[in-house]
Amino acid sequence: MLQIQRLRQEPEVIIAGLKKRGIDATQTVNMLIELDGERRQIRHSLEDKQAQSNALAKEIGVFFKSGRAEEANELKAQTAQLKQEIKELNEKVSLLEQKEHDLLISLPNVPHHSVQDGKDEKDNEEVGRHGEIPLLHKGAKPHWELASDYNLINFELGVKITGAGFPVYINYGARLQRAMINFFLDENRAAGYTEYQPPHFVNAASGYGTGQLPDKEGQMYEMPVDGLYAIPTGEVPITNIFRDEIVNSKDFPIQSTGYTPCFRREAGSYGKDVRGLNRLHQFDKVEIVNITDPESSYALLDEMVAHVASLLQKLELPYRILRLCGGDAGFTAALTYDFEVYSAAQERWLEVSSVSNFETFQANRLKLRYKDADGKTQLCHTLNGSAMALPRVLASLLENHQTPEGIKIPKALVSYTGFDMIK
RNA sequence: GGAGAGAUGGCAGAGUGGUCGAAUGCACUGGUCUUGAAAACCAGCGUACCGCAAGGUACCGGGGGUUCGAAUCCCUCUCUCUCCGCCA
Repeated sequence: MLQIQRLRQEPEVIIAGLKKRGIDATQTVNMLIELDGERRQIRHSLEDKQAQSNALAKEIGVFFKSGRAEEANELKAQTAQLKQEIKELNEKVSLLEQKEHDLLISLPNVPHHSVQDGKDEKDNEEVGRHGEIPLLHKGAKPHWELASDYNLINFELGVKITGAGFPVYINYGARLQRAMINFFLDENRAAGYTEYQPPHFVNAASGYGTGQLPDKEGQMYEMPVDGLYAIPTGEVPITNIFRDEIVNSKDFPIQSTGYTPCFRREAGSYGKDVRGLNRLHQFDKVEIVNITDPESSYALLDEMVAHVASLLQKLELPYRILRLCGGDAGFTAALTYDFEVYSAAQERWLEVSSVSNFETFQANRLKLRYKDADGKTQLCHTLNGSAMALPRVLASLLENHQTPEGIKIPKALVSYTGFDMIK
């Protein structure tokens, strides 16, 4: 959520920024500023009346104590009118606050200045590329065929147990998956991250804190009996660890990582996008979350990008880095870099990581703050990224490393898998 | 699932109708003392909004009510803990 103070101070910057997302926010911003002014004015007179009422109550108390009941009763008569006025003003203020909040929450984050204008993924900028696209042998197969040939993943079994998009990993497939989770967690830990095992269900307050609620509840599996949601990403529980906290700036950057399964309804997906491991309802992901101050958040974003890049290099996978354009960036992000690995047999790029700086957008909802050098309480900057999402890494690993003899395991993983070849 | 207890500042914990935004202790920050540290002592120390400031307003789990006045009384919701049952 954007800060209303910022809207007041630099509305034109916000309007110009949101234009990059293809949104004309002029009307909303103007309405917000107007609502805010009105609210503050009414609030002022409300507080004025409250001050009067408090003063009267105090006087009455003094009179009663000193036994001057008559004088006290005289003052009492004066309070009725005030009380009524306070009640009315209070209702007005609440109404305005509600309207203001609803409107404010509808605005997405303002893109960073480096973000380009653009409509969708076709307008994203490639800012980096690494690794050779492998020339596969004749008869090379997409991962879903490999998964079946080597009995690594059984999609039909998942359909039987649960439904489409809930695969069952078997034997080498299951072990490879487990190895990758450990590999990613260890790499993140070595880079300074503290490891967490958070809950996989969250309450509504947490969903709101990271921005999934109120708009994106359609994306999450819901358990209405208990008021809980299955997490769509580890970002939700891990970031919410710090909700309503005033953290110590000495601890910056606060680096957290955790492995969680992720659950997404993915309503409306179809076709080749959902083939095999490309898009699932349940998948595994290791997430990294960072909290820091506004001064260092973009340097930290660069570090996160470098870290994720190093993971893909160790897995010997060709990848490219995209800076998302305004129209393709997520609602809460100011700047997002996507990592895509090349999936050689499908001959397409698959998104495996998304690294974002949310600036104060999440922190404002989370009430996540720190004290600056002057002792003033300020909103933190939050950042997060996948390091990494497993299924597509697995898909590209199977496709890129397949040989006529079997599938080779990258060196960095062998100590985790305990095998160097799937035959 | 059944029965009971409770929810107060970073934490612990007082406070049952009026000068309580809230005692006290711990933690934290600054200072004195010390070669340095510890201890001791002194001072400061919640959050948000409005205001140049003085200051004002709100907040004692959430919502509502009684009252001139509510952390304190009433209603309601949520959550936590203890005991019993079940159980990895």
